[in-house]
Amino acid sequence: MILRIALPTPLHRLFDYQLPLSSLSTPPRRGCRVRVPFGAREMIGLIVDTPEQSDLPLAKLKPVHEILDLEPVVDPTLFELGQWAARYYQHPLGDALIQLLPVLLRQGRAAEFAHATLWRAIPGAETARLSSTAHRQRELLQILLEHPKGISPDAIRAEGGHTPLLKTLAEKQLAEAFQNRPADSATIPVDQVLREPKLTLHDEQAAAMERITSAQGFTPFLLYGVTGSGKTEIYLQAIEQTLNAGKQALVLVPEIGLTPQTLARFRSRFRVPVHALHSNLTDRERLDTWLHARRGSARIIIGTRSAIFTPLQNPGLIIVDEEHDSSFKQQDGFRYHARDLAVVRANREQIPIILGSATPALETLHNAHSGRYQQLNLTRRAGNATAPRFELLDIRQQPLDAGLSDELIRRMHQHLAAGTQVMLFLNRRGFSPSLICNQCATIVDCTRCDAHMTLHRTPPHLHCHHCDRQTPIPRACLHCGSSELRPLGIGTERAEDALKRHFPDTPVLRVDRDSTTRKAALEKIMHQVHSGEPCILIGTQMLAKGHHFPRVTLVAILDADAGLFSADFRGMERTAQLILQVAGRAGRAEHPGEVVLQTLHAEHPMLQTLIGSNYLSFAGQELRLRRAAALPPFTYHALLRGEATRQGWAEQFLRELGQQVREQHKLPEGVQLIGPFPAPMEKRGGLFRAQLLITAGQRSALHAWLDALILQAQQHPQGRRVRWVLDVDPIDNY
DNA sequence: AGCACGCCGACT
DNA sequence: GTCGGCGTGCTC
Repeated sequence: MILRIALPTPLHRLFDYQLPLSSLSTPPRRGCRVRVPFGAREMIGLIVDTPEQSDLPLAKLKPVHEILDLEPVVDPTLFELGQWAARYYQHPLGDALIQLLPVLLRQGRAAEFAHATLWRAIPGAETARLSSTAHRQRELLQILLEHPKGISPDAIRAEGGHTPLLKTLAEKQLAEAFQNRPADSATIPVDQVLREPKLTLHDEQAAAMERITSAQGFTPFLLYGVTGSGKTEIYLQAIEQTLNAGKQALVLVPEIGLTPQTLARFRSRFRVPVHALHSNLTDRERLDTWLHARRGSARIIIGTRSAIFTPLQNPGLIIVDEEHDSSFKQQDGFRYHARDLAVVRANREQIPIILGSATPALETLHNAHSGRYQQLNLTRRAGNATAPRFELLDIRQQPLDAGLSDELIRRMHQHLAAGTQVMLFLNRRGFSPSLICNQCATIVDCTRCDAHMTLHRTPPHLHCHHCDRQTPIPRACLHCGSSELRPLGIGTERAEDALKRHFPDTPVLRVDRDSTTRKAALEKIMHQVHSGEPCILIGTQMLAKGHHFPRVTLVAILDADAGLFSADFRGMERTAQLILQVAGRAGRAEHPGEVVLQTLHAEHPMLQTLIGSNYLSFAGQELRLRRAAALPPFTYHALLRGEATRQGWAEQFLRELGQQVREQHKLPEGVQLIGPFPAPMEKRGGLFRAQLLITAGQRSALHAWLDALILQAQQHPQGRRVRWVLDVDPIDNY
């Protein structure tokens, strides 16, 4: 018998193996893993097919070492999704399929739960025997009482229980541990799904909810909801319906959107297990969640990009929160977009999907305009909250101290004096983005990138944010020997310094990747913010997402112009999204908020539209420009990226490739090759990069032709010296 | 991508 | 005399 196997290699083909019939107990099925010899090593692969014949003579086929699964680890729906994605993103099938699996399964471990220690209440235990002040112990015991067959520490955490107290309960003879495998699918009666009552919907929410409720089968929704309009409540009530129907909900969130606050909100609403898939989990925890999801005992799964490949026993709903967020696109290797795959998956599963955002991607809006998605609008803030007041602060000819204008400082004093908090946004970490020689004006550059080194003060060093290279601060200019080196430009550290000078009596809290490397650090900062005392927050993007700051009444963007004149056609869209995300942090409760944008271009039409109207007006304008310029979402892009150790190699490789493929395959109508050009930052991490842009008016024409391009690239003799990758629907050209 | 095989420089 | 540099060939 012949098995056709997908293996995790960069090769765009499958490999045939022999399976001695005598060794066969059950028929091998597509989606089961095998262990096979491959060249000089052994690999784990997936069965794709059992063909009658191979293209190779039988004698050339090696025997399979072992079949690892009786049941497929990639179920038919996911297998087809993987196949579709591999083809769409032009990625080798084996490498794409293996990425659908948790790491432990890629390594060949059994698709089984660990023999787990479970906890249960000792018969007769009741919460009344605990002191009424021991809230956490009571909560914990309550959870144990709800699971008479036992519950794992992981699952206890998933329900919000504080596991370290299990020992305390054991000492009090109220709880005990025992060895077991996880209980079978937890069935929670429909009327007990809610742990706390749902909120009353305002009229816009009710209208949106009605549309979602009446959805049958595959129905994609764009939920456009301004900040504070109650998108999350819609998610929760849609999930409630899914749970009531006995089904599972999959929620995708951006990488930094999965905060303890978000999880707590889901867990306090629902009694069912809520499983989170985030970057801090161990491989074992990921596998256990994967198994629970596959078996149906995980009812709500919240995860980042890769969670789109979670197997679901009984899928009922997919939600993509902050759907415009670029972290849904994988930026290396298998360059898939989880939001787009989520729509494909919902279609295959025949279930509804909600894409939610206050600043939808133009692609998504375009799909709504063309009728592919149903658009639901939440344009008013829920409760008493009022929309923040925007103001452009013209800083032309204004003296700035570390990026702060006098007028901004004056307003900060006002807000702080009123007892509220202030948040400043500056999307540049470090002390200053460059270090310049006062004598000859030479700037210290990274030796491996076309970029300046960023000066950091704590600890003092130079750091390249593009390749991570770190060096000591030079004492003299490398060019002229002068010792007069001074920082040029403002980063968050420098702004923090200035703020401490101007506001010596107010806590200044910096939030960026450097100040929050330790996980506890961010939580500590958030704790202080939530105490409600006046304080100043200064930070990067991290501040813009996920967290709620009810006591912040003034939000200022120190450099609103940063993304205004970007070479990338998406620069304007991203800037608008960032500004609104940041602005959305202000005054989410009853305090009215004020948003100040410091700018040198106060008359810029985009800024004017954004503050004078709303995101949809801006997006409408931007879409008209895109249409006129034949840019996405009105055309389709693919980018062939190449990188090599010598300047010019990648560009030459791409040029030859383009010529060859043009000669041998006629370009379909509407398909254009543009370039190759050096990448916007040609040298990065010691590699010289170039790119060839392929544009098309139709997807079908583009894809057929990309096949030919890949084939040609593989055969090209330079293909070894130049590392290349095809990026379909690229979201940056960086 | 890995990994082996294969021919030319500075070293225990 | 060898260890090892990375060019190039192959993986059912």
